[in-house]
Amino acid sequence: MGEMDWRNFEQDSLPPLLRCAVKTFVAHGYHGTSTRTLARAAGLSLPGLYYHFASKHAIIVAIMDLAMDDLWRRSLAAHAEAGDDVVLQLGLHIQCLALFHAHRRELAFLASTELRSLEPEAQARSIAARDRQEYLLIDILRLGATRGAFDVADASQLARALITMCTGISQWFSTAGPLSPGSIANDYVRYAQRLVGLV
Amino acid sequence: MGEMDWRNFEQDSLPPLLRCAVKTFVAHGYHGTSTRTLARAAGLSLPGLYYHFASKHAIIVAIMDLAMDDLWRRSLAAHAEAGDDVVLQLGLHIQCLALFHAHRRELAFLASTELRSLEPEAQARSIAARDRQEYLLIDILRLGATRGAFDVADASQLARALITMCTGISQWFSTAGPLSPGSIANDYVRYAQRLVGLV
Amino acid sequence: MGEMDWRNFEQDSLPPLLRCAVKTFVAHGYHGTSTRTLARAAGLSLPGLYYHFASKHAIIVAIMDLAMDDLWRRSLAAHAEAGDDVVLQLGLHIQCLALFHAHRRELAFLASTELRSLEPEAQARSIAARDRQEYLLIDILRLGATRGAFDVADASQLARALITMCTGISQWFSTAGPLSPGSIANDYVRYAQRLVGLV
Amino acid sequence: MGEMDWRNFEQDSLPPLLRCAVKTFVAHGYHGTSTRTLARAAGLSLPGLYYHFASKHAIIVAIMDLAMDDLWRRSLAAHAEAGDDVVLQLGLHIQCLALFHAHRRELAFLASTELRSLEPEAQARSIAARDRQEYLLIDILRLGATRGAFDVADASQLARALITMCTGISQWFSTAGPLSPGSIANDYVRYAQRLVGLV
DNA sequence: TATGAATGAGCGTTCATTCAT
DNA sequence: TATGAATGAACGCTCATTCAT
Repeated sequence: MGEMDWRNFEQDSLPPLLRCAVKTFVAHGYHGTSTRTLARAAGLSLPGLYYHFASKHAIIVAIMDLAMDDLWRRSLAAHAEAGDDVVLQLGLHIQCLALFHAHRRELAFLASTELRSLEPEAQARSIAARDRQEYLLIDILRLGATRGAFDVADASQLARALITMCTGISQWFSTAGPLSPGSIANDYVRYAQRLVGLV
Repeated sequence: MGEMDWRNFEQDSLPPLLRCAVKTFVAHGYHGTSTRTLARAAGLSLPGLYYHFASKHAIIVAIMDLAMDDLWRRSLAAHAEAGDDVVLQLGLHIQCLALFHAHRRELAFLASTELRSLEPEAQARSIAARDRQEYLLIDILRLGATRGAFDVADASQLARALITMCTGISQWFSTAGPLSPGSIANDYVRYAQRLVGLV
Repeated sequence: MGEMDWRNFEQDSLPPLLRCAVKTFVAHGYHGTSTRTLARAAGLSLPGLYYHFASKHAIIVAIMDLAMDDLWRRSLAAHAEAGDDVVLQLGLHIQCLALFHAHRRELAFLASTELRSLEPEAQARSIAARDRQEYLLIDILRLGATRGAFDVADASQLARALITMCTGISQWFSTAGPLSPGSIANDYVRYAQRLVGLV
Repeated sequence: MGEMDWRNFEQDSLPPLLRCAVKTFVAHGYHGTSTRTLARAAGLSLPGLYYHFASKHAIIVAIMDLAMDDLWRRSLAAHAEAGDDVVLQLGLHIQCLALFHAHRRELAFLASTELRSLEPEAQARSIAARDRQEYLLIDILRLGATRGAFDVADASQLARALITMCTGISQWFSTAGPLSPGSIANDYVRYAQRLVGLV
């Protein structure tokens, strides 16, 4: 895990059934998608779907878990690469968030959108994962403030602003558009640096 | 309209049925909410609901239209108050967005969340309203850049970042929390100023 | 309740929907009957069925409760009529059981057949009602033995034999057959008297 | 066949798959048991089940046929042992029925419970077997009445009472209880003798 | 023999909506 | 205005069964 290439999004690790489900859930939402629609999208019969997953809910849970886990592992790898330099920590963290939301647009969109559709246990797990992500950024902001590198009054408020900003990418990014994930990530890193008073 | 007090959120103009509907849609989503649930939440019988609205869809449409219209009128009023000062234009615009997303938390949340649940015609209308909002901010950013007041490379990208940042408020703001809408708005104005290179 | 006419089976107190359900459940069993079949038998659409009952299970529960309650109230009335004469107590009790299983053939059949199809709570209630019935007879047998009127070694074993004997009526009785409920009941009373050593 | 030891229930002739099926059918009924449940109970995969039996229905049919055949052969052997003594004929017949319903509790329970779950052809066969059993007892009762040994008015009614009485054993008998099959059978023989006016 | 993977049909239930009153 | 009663269509899911391997 330590040697993970967190900037590499070439192979999509999702099994094909889940990839179809992601597309369909993004288009119509969890409650707006029927199991028949999911099955058709995956080229399966309805019972075929249930052979692979115990329930509709199990499908969205698998998606959420994979999404949160993927982002978390990339974030840790980025953090490790940054070493002790807090400015670099912030830069790589935002770069990681932005790349993830651009490259894994649909997955990231679901992860932030369908939290409320989960049943209690899975919801608690996903919320914990989301909070874990948030605290990673808050810690960076606080460290930078402590060291005098950042001008940050309320770290948790700013963290939320930064995170929603990046989340937004998954709402409008299109591979057909003029911007590449890399250039977007660079821009967002600069945004973040301005927000903490650098630059 | 020109003399509207865009900072005043005292009276909630929503009729009680719609207010109940907003709460329920926020909790479970449009497709996750049944008409029975809506009727029960509003203290009505099912046919009673249909006396007031032609369909479930008509309810979410009314909500979306009211939300977009309220924000739009406040935005115009803020813009008028700012006059020709582009820094003030940006400040009041962001203040207006932030106040709206804090004071009209649930309404704003629905407006950004349930776009995909609308039928084509209503969806087109809401998307147009969303874009209109976005262009208002883009124009401000471009004007500031033209005048040399702002350091903005890609105005539309930054506008989206600013807007999603503010949208985020509606996801985590709570009246029970330590922050008032006013102080949040002030903070977000400062964020915006930093993002355009002021401060 | 004390003045109930326990020999009178003229009016069937079941609402029409339940009467249809009884017939269908008798023919195919609870698990062998679909809600669509029930609805069709009752001349309703499927949601129409669910307007009156919360679930398929609620229907069988209503039937079981009505059956057990009806038999119990008749049994108490018969017991009251018998006064302190233990021979009469036995006679009227068996007469009551036999009349019930002949006149309420299908209802009685379900009550003894579908116990295992009930969910735990309802099952416990029905089992308690069945046991209550059984203990009423056991007490009569024990009283008769104590007073030297009956020659009974194992009262609870004999009670079960008597009860299953009567239960059997609901399996073969037909109003088209040559025997009337009244004559059957008389015969079964004589069976019971022989079994306790009278006659 | 004539030298069969009809009192011996030591070895259960059922193949293991059928024995598991009997247990499951008794617990949940034929329609309440899925083929998946059957396969799991037998430690087989679903296609493994279908290797041994052509269908779910074929399983219950095999069970019913074995049950009816076993009881029939024992009844004939008991009858042969009794010779021409009609009192002994009745005694051994009832002993045979009681022993069977206690020793083959579950099998006997299914035979009387799941008749309605069979498809027409198999159902007709099982009903014929049941009637054949019944006529054997009716004939004994009539013979006893003709010879003046029994005081029986309606032989077929009494036969049904006796048979359901014995059938009841399979509903409440437990090997963990205080009574042995043998003592139960003795008691039921005495019941029968009383019912025909002996003793 | 044995099983992973699949399916058409049907399950119990709920959906948004309507209508007679 | 208001509602008890109803419905066609669809929901999530499971049924008994099959087939390629």
